[in-house]
Amino acid sequence: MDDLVTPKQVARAIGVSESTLKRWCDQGILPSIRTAGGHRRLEVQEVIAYLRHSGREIQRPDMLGLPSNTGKGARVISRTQTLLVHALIEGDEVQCRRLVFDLYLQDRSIREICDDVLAPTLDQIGELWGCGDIAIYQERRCCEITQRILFELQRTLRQATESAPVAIGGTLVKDPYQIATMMAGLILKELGWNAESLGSGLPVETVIKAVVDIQPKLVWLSVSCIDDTEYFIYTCNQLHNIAAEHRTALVLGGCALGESLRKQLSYTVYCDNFKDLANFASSLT
Amino acid sequence: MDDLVTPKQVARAIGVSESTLKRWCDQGILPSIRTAGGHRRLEVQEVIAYLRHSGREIQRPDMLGLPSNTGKGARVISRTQTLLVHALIEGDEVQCRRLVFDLYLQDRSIREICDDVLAPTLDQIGELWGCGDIAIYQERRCCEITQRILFELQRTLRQATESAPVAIGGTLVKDPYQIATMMAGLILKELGWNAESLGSGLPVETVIKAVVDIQPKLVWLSVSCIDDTEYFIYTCNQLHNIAAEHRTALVLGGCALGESLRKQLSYTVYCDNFKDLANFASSLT
DNA sequence: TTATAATTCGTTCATTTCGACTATTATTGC
DNA sequence: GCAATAATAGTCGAAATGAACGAATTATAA
Repeated sequence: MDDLVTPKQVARAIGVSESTLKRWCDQGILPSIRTAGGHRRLEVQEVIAYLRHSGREIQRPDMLGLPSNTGKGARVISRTQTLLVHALIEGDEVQCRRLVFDLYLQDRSIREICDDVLAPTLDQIGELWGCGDIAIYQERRCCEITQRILFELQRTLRQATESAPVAIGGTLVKDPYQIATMMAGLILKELGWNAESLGSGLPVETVIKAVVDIQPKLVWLSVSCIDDTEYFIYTCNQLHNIAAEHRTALVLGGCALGESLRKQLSYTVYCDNFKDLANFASSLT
Repeated sequence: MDDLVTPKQVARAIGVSESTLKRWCDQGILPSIRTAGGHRRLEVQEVIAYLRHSGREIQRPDMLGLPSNTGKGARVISRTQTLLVHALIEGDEVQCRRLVFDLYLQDRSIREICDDVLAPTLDQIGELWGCGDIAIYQERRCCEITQRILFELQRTLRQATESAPVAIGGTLVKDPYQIATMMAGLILKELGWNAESLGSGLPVETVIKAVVDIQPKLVWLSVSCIDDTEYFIYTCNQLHNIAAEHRTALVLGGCALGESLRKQLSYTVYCDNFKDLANFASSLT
């Protein structure tokens, strides 16, 4: 649940002396709790948060359960993408995690990582797949690994407060790509939302029902492909009407929503990328 | 009311060693009572009181991940299952995690948790969905939550050694249920295998290619539904031949594989449940 | 009920952490 | 450059923690 680590582990991980770490704890720079005997214990999430905003390089990531070799050498976005494509195709999950966490620990937001690294990387892999340069199982494995990395990133976020605004979302029928909707949920969580993806392959009707039941402040749809365009337009507009009744914002995203199609749709906002989503979500709070 | 828990459970729940916990009991920090034979037992209330006092989780005490279902018999399993169905449908992820981790704190193996709790629970939810008693989004949300819990469980496992036997698997086209294949991978990982699910919706051809490329010791297929039976039989048998050439065991599982169909298939072993899988995998090492 | 496996007991011992203190290094202002 | 200040690193005995052990107890199943 909440993994606690000892001062020694943290000191090694950050690369400072235990004395310094103790002082930081006492000054509140790094929040810590005490055991019954008075020993300090730190939450991994807090340590990661400190590492991110302090700009320090992590020395011993293994001490915090992070992929080893993380933090060694500054990575640039473009270089990471090249390496990541290769590592994903090879199925080298450890290397993939390392590359992503390098960026994350350098204070890149999850939003940035998704927009600037993961999305283009997966696009590239999708193209390779389309050209037949890689096997199907490799493409699927890439998605699996990416999912696991996204899940790891989610674990580093603090749990949403009770008062956090609620958001739900997912993909529609015949749309198996879970990654985009997972990213959307993750990015909203990063912004402090109580966001939850309902999964993929949802009929629009059940999304409507979910909006009525849960009454979220925001509902997102990631649309990569559409089964029946006419029907989609009809139900999507219906969803927007009902969402409006409940003061729920309808956010659409995805490559299947071309300009001509969007003209026939009503929605609160369309997002080309996750930056748009983040900006819009922030405007609601 | 007097839910008594063992020192081991409490130690795992609050993250200290058993030695320390015993000392705290003896010092009166954590009040404990003794059995006739002198073994310590703690009241759940007291542990919650301690946790709140130590400032670790100021959240609701009933959500602290402490064993609420004590005992080891089949009763606990069925009660957990009942509660879990409800919590999953309600989308109460915290409660779901707590229920599953209660079992984990009682030293149940992941295999047992999957076989005896999660699988029947999801079956039950599937039935409710089939009857229209719950909305589609609720059913999908159940799967999402279960997936995240499985991820959490996976984190508790140590990484496989270099010399560990390799296993791959997945589901076939038109078979979107990822959970079973995820469980299979997880259970093999628990046994020390270097197992990796390639994901869902794999054409058999690419599984064959993966077997040739990766040369695993075991490949599993979770088959919930079959698109084209004739074609499936042909390619599945082809897969078995190629697997045999590479000394790879072909493990089949899933509800779509009825007896009559199995007679036309060649494979190494068919598994009705994860216990079968675990037993067979153990026999290979 | 009895046999067997699993857990817990109490204890010892090595390691870690505590708090308070001093020494060293880095930063700032003049 | 130099002094003043702040931050970091190291030292010490006392206390807390975690791992290991055989013996005793409990749980589980025949």
